[in-house]
Amino acid sequence: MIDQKLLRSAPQDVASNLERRNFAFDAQAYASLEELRKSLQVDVETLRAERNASAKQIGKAKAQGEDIAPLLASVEKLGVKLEGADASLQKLQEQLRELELGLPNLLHEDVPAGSDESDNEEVLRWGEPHQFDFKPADHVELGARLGLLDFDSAAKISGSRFAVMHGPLARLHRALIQFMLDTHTDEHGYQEVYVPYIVKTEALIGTGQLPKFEDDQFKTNDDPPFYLIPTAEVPVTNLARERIIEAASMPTKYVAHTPCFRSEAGSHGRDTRGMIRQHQFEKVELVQLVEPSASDHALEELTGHAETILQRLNLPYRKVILCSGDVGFGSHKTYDLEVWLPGQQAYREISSCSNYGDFQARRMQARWRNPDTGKPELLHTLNGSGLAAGRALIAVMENYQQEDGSVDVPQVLRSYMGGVERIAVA
RNA sequence: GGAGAGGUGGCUGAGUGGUCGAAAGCGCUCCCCUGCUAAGGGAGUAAGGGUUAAAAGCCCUUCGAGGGUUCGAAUCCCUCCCUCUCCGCCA
Repeated sequence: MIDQKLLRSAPQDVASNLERRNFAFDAQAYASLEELRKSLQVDVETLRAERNASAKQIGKAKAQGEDIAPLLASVEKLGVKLEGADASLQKLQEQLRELELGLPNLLHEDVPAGSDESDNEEVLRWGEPHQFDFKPADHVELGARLGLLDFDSAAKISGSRFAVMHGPLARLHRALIQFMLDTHTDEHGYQEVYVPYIVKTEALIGTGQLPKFEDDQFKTNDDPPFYLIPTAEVPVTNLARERIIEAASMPTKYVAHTPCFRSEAGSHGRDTRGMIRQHQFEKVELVQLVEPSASDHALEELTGHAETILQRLNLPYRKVILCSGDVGFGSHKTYDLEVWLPGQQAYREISSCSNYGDFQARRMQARWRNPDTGKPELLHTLNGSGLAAGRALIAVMENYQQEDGSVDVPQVLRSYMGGVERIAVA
């Protein structure tokens, strides 16, 4: 959510910032709603103050044994008037809140202008795409040749966009996750957390997936409904919900491994082949809760932590800064890490690292106590994949493939693989 | 799933219809005292919102959530959620 004070005091500034996203914020309409809200609220509060005062008076009179009948008569109509005014105020406030929940975050000044992903700007490239002296296969073919990646069974059990992994491939997948968790906890100072995979509406509103992206979520039939998490960002960031974190425990850095569930509505026909885009995948997620002045730097640091994983795996990647037309709804600034996939001869997203500023914090009332003011203030939230495990597995398979279809195990994963150095075709 | 007890400020915990946003304690902040340390004394200390250029002040809201009764609800009634204890069941 955007600061209401800013929306009121500088609606034009907000509008022009959001225009960079191609989002049209009707400042005029907002201002007139706001004005209505203000006068209604003053009315309601005046009525309430009146009521409170007379209630107090009645109490006093009664205590002194006086006749309260005339006093009662004088407040008779107050209740009805208040009820009516309050009802319209509440309706209006709901309307305003809905509008505010639908506004995307303001963009950081660093975010380059652009309309879609083709306008994202490359920040750096790391590593050289390996030159194969044969035509590199993609992970689907490699998985088939190994006999360890099975989409047919998955389709029978669950439908499209699911996969079954067998034996050493399943273990390699797990090894990647273990390696990432260990690196982030042992070397990067993150605290590992285990969190629920099913959450309620409020949690998703807090991180910004709701109300706008309902269609992307898997939802249960319960009343009220539950949702399967689309990313660990949701339960982990919500750890700060309605809390005031002491300055001494800032920054708070969490890492969690969870499955992620996405219904991928609207993406029909995109990446239908293979394991790139699934309804269910594993991810190691980094989340930081920081004081506002530290969030710019924290984004660089967090992105670096994700990059470390790619570097240790010796996977060529590039880092791009998302342009104004491609940044996510709630993000203030985002870097994507794209890993080189020889099977596609392309860089593909494997991590997305974002600074949300106070956008999520405001939605979930996540605060810290500023030692300078002694007051609770909104903190800043960041998150990033470190990394998406399914895609990391694809990247390892394709980059470490041999001509005979076997796949070498990256050096850093061998200890997690019981010393296995190569997954060979049976 | 059954029975019972609870949900109050950063924390512990009192409060059963009015002067209660709420005793007391802990914690925290500031001051005093003590040549260090330990201890002691005093004052302050919830959040959100409105009004304001801003502040002060004033006002509104909030005692798990939502409804209801009442001139007036932390307190009475209803529904729901959550926590704890015991039993059952289960991984």
